[in-house]
Amino acid sequence: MKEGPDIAQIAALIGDPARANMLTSLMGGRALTATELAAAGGITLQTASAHLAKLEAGGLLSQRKQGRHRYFTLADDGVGKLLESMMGFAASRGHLRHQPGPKEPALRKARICYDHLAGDYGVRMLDSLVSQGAIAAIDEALSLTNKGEAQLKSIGIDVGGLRSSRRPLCRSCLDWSERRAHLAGSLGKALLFNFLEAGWARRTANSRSIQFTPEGERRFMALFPIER
Amino acid sequence: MKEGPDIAQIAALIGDPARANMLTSLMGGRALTATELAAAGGITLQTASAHLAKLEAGGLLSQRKQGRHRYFTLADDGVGKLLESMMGFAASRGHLRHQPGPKEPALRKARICYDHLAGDYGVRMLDSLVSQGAIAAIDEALSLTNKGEAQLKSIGIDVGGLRSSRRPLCRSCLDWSERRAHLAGSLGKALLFNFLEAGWARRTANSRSIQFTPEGERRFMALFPIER
DNA sequence: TTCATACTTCGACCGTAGCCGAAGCATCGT
DNA sequence: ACGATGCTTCGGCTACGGTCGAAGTATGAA
Repeated sequence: MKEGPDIAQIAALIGDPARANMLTSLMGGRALTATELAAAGGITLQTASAHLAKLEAGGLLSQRKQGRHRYFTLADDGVGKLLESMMGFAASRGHLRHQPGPKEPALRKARICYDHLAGDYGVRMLDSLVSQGAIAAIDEALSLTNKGEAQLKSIGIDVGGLRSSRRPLCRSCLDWSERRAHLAGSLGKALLFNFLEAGWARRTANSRSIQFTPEGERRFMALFPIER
Repeated sequence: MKEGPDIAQIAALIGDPARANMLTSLMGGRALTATELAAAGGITLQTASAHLAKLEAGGLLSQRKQGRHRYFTLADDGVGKLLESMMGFAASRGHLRHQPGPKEPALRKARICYDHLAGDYGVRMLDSLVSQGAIAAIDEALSLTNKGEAQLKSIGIDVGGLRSSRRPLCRSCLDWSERRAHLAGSLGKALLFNFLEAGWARRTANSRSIQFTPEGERRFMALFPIER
């Protein structure tokens, strides 16, 4: 047994699916709360708490307390680099998450990304909102325009209420399947919930995929046209 | 849950201590048999067999059958790169193997590296053999000279017998504690066994460290002087 | 052929780690 | 002061993966 750095320890830390998901969701560089990370990992808050404690003890995460929230970030960019190199490696071996079953095309088309719409449809929605002038995009930062606010109110979204929450209204979120941004933030969440409540689409059990009804699909396409 | 490469899968693969030890022992680039890897991992052959199958299925290892041996190597240098970056990362967090107990200095001084002498003593031995002209070193390749062969026969080493084995006579092996090469190969093994049989030193239980007797130490130093 | 070596497969055991419900702190809003 | 929200701790359950003994297969040696 040679002496040396203990790669098994950190590898084991990353090797748990829930922890890996939490870590990758932090790769955007954005600080996330324990609750958000629990959702990202697909586990309950208690379990996430234990995982986060381990990750922090292992030097992968750092946290800062802010009010009653606990924001976690990757400890430094060395962690990001490592994760990135591991992702590259994994991709090179064809190790993709969730064995490519029949559901995969559906996932690429439309899926829930924590609490908002991702996939082909998510990307289209943001593209359309931007090209309609409803959302202004400056690099990665998104903001709702007056025109956009009026438009969204007209379809029954309580923009004022969303603004008063601590969560940012608009966020861009890069999704892996499209390599392009889609709309997150409380507005992204509200829009998805709007679709679900209106019966345009529904979640499928045990999956992140979103199934649009034919009618819902028609309406969605009409509401978010793409100029060509 | 974002889609993407499954880093958890490969991390879990590396995250088992036995597997990590086997992988790191393969980082020298040299092919090792299943039995050797089992020793490196500190586990029985059956267990190692299962681990090796998993590592191969995961694309980390490749094997080639040769007679009744099965030689394993890292699948490609991408694996080596990944392991190296993980080791660098682990070291940067201070994750060292085997919590630095009282045995650590002894390990640095003299220890067994699978079947030959490593540590301070191992490095000294090779340095001395080279400076005496007993072993010729061309880069990493080592070969026994005629002078060296005679010298070793005189202390009771059956060089002819060693030559007939399939295993290379001389190998250099880089050890972590010294960052310098020591002598491995069947000759390295034979020398260590010679020391043990002569009572110059003995293995300690449950450790890789080698304890020299005062007499053994004196003889060792005389046999392998260092010019200054 | 027969024996020895190298390795795999099978089967069973067991410990650890992940998981969640419930309860406990802590902080904020009112 | 009170309840709501965010998070941690505790306790107990469970399952998965690592482990080895024993037996089976393959290859080489005598």
